[in-house]
Amino acid sequence: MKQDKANIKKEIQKPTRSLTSDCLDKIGSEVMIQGWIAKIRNHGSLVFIDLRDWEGVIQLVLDKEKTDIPEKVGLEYVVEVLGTVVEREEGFKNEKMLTGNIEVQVSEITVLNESLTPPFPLDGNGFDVSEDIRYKYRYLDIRRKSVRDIIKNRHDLMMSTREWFSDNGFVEIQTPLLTVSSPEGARDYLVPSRIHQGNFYALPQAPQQYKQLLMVGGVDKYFQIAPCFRDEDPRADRHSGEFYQIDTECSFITRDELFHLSEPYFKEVVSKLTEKKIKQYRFPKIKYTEVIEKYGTDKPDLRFEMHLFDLTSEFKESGMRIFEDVESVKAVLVDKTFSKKEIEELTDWMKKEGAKGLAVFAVEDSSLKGHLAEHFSLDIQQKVLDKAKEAGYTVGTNQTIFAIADNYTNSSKLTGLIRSKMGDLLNLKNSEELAFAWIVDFPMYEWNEDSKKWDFGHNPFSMPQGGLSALKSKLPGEIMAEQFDLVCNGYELASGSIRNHHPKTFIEAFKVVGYTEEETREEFGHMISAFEYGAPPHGGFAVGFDRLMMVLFNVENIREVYAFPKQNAREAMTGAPRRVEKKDLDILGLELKKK
RNA sequence: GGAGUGGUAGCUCAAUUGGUUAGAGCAUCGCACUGUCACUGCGAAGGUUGCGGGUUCGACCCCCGUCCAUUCCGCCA
Repeated sequence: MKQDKANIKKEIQKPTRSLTSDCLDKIGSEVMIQGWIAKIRNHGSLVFIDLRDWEGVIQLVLDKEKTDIPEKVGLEYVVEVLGTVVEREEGFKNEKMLTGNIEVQVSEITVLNESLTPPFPLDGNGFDVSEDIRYKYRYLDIRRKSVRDIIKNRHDLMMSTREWFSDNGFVEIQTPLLTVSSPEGARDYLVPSRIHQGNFYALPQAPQQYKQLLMVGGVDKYFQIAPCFRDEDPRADRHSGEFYQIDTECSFITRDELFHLSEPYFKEVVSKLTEKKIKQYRFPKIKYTEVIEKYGTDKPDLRFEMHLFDLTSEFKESGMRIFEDVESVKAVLVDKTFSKKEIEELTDWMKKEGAKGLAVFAVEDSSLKGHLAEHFSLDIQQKVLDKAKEAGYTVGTNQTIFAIADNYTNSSKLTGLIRSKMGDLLNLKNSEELAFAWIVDFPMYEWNEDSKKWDFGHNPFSMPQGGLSALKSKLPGEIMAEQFDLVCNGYELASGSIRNHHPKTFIEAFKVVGYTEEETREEFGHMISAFEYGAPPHGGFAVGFDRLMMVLFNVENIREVYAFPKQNAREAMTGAPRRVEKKDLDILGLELKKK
């Protein structure tokens, strides 16, 4: 009885829980802290423990003569500690720790839960442990600081995004996740309907159609941090299966008004969440044709110049047989010399990417050198150097010109790849800088050589520039779309357009890619019907939320920005997707094909 | 669907031209240690070399098949 009273008294007097970071303000105070054992340094009768919680790490000091140390205690054990926060003596401080000037003199330590030995170390950024293992035990991996920081950053970006859009008159509206399959685009994830057997929902690839219908419904400005699902193979910047968009749409708006309205959002999150500098604000607008011409890609890294320049006529005039009939030669000039071996490696790499070869000139004392240069007359050599100067290069010495001869598409694309690699090699990609740009005037249609027909270049819901009359009077290849991308540091961050909101223009736009009016009405009846009841002009864009995370926080692989990433269409921890029982299929009226 | 790279101890890696009993660091376990913070010292344990087959006197190594991961191409309105 007496004992119970003593315990109750003790329980009452026990301080409430402090986080490790709170201890900074509690020097001299009694504290109770709870967390995981991150490290044990045992010196016999003196034991140091690094205790970890959500906020960080703090050093505990256990003196065997003053404190009972539990017999069984190991890494990742969960403990509760009573003790006094003290300032460390001079010489015992650790500048590498946030709490390195203080420590907790422990009077009592209690094990709240034991732990198996962790399968991999939880310090560092984890990049030295294979992803398979990390993701299988993701709940442990999340305990490491680098992962915790990304999770906190993601929360901050979500909060800042909602705050900015809300403050600027946007309303967040949730759209259905169980919806209809869309006819073009990526493969859908299908969900069988139990009640309507034989029918399937599709998970949305984007809330595109719903957000446009919201505009018809009179919503002025919509946004949503929207989950999207596409059944496509992953890439380093494309998450497997599911990802998030900051989806937006505004009515009664023009393209340039959209740019003007949204640029401050990016400025806000960059300055609020990072130390990075925006290279050019307001963001430059570059035409699609120009960006291909200058950078060889529609998502250029604009942190450095190194423009592509054209050497088609110079190569043709060189007299070399192999360049006689070449359609296009594109080149870059690099401030670096390369060994024979390096050139061979670059050539192999280019061939792997589909090049027929790699042309190389050395530039020394403002003139061309090397095997290839010998085939070019001095006059043509001078023209080559002049072209480089026109493209903004300073021609000097210890430089190299790489050129690719092919059709225009390939020479641009391949030289663009060289440009990007050289940007890495010469350290031209400043990680503290963000070079945003709008890419505008995309072609509305692209010729598909395989199916011998025109396809939509980007978004089929975009308004063709010039509207109905352009569709009727121009060749498909000449029509530009009211379509744009936002690029940053070599990533496509957002994509959007002013929409095709006139029923007749809508039907006409689909005719070009082979839909009859009846077929278009069948697929998009709800869209066309809606447009027939006074659809306002409208447009918007969607920001790849996860890619924005990568760009803001220097994350190289998109899987790292999710709490629970998927590898190649599989989640290592739960094992999803998994088989289901026959009875579950029976309920849905489904049967698996025999293999 | 295609191409490249990788899979060896719990983790990260090594193992020469195909040749002894497949090694090391970290982690783990035991002992010692009162100022460490990548603690230190001594000792121990730890292996179906992804899986299946083949060649060989002999295979981590060579060949065939297969699985997994990853990067890229295709694909991504």
